[in-house]
Amino acid sequence: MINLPNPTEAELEILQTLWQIGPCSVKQVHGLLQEKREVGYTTILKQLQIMLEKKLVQRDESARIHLYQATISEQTTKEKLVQKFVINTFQGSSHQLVMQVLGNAAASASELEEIKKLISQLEDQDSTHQII
Amino acid sequence: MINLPNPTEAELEILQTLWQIGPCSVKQVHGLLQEKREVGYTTILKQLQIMLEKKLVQRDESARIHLYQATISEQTTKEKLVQKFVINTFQGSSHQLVMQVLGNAAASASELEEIKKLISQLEDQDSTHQII
DNA sequence: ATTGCACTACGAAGTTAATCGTAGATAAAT
DNA sequence: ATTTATCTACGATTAACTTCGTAGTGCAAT
Repeated sequence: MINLPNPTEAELEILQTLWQIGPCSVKQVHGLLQEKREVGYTTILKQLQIMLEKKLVQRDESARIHLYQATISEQTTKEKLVQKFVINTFQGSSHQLVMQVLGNAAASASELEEIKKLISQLEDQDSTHQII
Repeated sequence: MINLPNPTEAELEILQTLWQIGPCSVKQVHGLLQEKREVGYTTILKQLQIMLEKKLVQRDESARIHLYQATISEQTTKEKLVQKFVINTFQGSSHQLVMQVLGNAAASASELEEIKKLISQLEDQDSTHQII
């Protein structure tokens, strides 16, 4: 419930794998990340220990091989990161961000469909509930 | 043409004001930022000097009061920052980012209209030009 | 000419992040 | 029982960022 710090870049990379595969050992995390880039085993270990201090993860120490898992949810973590990014880069205008991304990254027809559907849903909501 | 480093957070804050008001003195930048948060004059000066080394800005030294201006465009800078953010946070899926932002930040009806219009334009483009 | 003000240059300190090496401990294998 | 392999703990290093103080320089005002 208390507010944990946002994860750093390296921490986020680790969290992504924890979210993906659930509770796992240092070795497993290292194995997956190693596929993407060269990184030392103890680097990951140390990061996980730091993340433990920050309470970004918790671990099961009952066995010799400790098992780590994320304590923060993927959804809310990304929401916070997006929020911060929008403030820094677009002075808080998430609308600007969306326009930028859509105009820039070529999206597939099905993706555009999906977005349109979401917009329709949003428009159908009671307008008194709209904030901005 | 060569590739300059992405601006840091503090640097981006300064760039935003340079983009906004064009070539200006340290004093002007400091004045505007001061309205948002407490920050020392020499802090801004030093940052601008560092940004000059990095070639993120250039300056006119003809007068005693140096005038700074951004060397990188607002548009392409933000594009790069978004790209990096999408890779870090959404593993490259800008579509996911858009869905997140739309689902989260309440957008006004007119904003949703604008986005829908953009999507229509995108859909009307020759489909052979679509990348993803 | 002297004093004072405004601006620039530069160094330095404090933080945080990221990385890895070494040492110690435990279990497994011989 | 030794040796070997596997994990964890921890310190140390390096680099980047951010911030600001002090000193110096030159213009302006008296």
